Amino acid sequence: MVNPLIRKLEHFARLTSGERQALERVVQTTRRLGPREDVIRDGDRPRHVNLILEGWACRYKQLEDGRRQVISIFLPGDLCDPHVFVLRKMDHSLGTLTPVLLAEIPEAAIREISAESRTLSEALWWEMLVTAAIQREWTVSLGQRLATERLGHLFCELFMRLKAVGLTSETSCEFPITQADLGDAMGLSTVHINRTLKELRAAGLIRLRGRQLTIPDFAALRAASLFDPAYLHHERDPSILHDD
Amino acid sequence: MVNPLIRKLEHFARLTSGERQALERVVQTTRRLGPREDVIRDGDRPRHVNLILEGWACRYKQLEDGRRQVISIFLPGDLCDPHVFVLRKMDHSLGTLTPVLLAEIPEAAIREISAESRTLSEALWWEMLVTAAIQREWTVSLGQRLATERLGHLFCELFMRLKAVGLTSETSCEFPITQADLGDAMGLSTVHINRTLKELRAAGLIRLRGRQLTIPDFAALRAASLFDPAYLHHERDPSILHDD
DNA sequence: CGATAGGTTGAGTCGCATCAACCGGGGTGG
DNA sequence: CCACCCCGGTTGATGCGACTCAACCTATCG
Repeated sequence: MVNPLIRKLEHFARLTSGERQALERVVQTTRRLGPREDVIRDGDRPRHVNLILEGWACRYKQLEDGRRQVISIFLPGDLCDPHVFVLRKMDHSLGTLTPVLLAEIPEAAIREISAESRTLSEALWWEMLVTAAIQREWTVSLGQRLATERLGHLFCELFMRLKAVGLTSETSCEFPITQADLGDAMGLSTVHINRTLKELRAAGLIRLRGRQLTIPDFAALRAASLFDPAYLHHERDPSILHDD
Repeated sequence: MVNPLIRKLEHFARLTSGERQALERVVQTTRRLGPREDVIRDGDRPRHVNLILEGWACRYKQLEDGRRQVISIFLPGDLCDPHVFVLRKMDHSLGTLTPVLLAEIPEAAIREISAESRTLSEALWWEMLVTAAIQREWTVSLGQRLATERLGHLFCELFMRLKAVGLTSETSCEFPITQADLGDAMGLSTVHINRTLKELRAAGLIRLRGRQLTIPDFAALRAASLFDPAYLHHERDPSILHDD
């Protein structure tokens, strides 16, 4: 298994084999979790940087009265907060959505690879800034987009992020999360997620059965969802933006 | 005028006078803008880090069809993206909400102060991570909170952030933005902002007249809005959390 | 003093929530 | 092997929160 972080970072920078090896080396301790488990909880002191190797995870926050918001979704290759150590306590939780394999990277290892190579240091910056950009785009979705646009936009985003780590076929990808989790992420009720999916299916924009998502016409979904991939900053390899 | 960034960072770290001077020195070029002007536009190449010295600004994103989302609000002492240079193009715009005085800090100056002092380097990290935490909290607001809670939460947040840079009195602060901008930030229509404000006023939770906000009973507003200030990570000086 | 930006209010509508019932499949235990 | 359960998905009925449209009010400023 190739470390998916490497695949992702190569969309930003051309890496030397030494740099690739350095990235391989950060994967020392790994940890396997089942679905719906917490990686770290709100209030805990962060101990290491988590790198998702397999499966889907998320940040989430639970309000006192039980309402739950999924704040971001992590896919293979995603680094959870390369610099959390500066903060004493987590202000949100990290949990799995599916079974997950993750690498626990010590603070020192992150510092080392940034010190070793300027390219890697910049690549880690890029990763962080893209994460922030994604968070901003979610803000836009929750604030402005209707349910159909919101879901369509999410499908576009996740498909492209999965494509960047080689986890898509021509028009399909795994889509292993429940409608309830989708609802918590999009600020919509499960029932409404279900009806919205029905609508997107009826419009021929997606197929979604079991754990498989198909986007037969990416350009159409993109147009319907006002999706503009610029915020993903695949600047070295913009070809990934076009699915032709 | 004391650089408000210094005031803010002192809530995270104890700074030496040398470190304070280093932060003073980054303010070389300044720029004055009127209200409703763009600092930098979506698609532009970022040229420097912007530090707000006076006034309120925001990030925003405009959809093709005109819908506008204010993604975050910048107050005096806020640094806009200390490391944008890694990205080639802005994926959103920065605009003023009121007249603004800002400092344009060159990339090199940021690098220098981080290199000079480990404390400052960590303090800048802290600033970045808190910005990200605020963004996540907005995601929660937009996804889960009702209009009254959403607005109440925003008032709590802004009041505390202003307090951290000395821009509040006992129970009041300047609140110079329009209901239309509030609406764009909270994902609500202007009309509904207006009615929600009326409701908060009627409940005695806020007073808002002209450009002055008063929160007579912070604890009450905090409870009504499910506001938990942990995400602001005022870890060195938690006293700021209590308004008694 | 008129123009204009921002704020306020009412009436009608719509998107999405809630509640509730039901379906289907995979896993488990008798 | 079948009965049952439970989780996730699906559908209908009804209600509420927020939107839209539209009018009007108020303060500020040239």
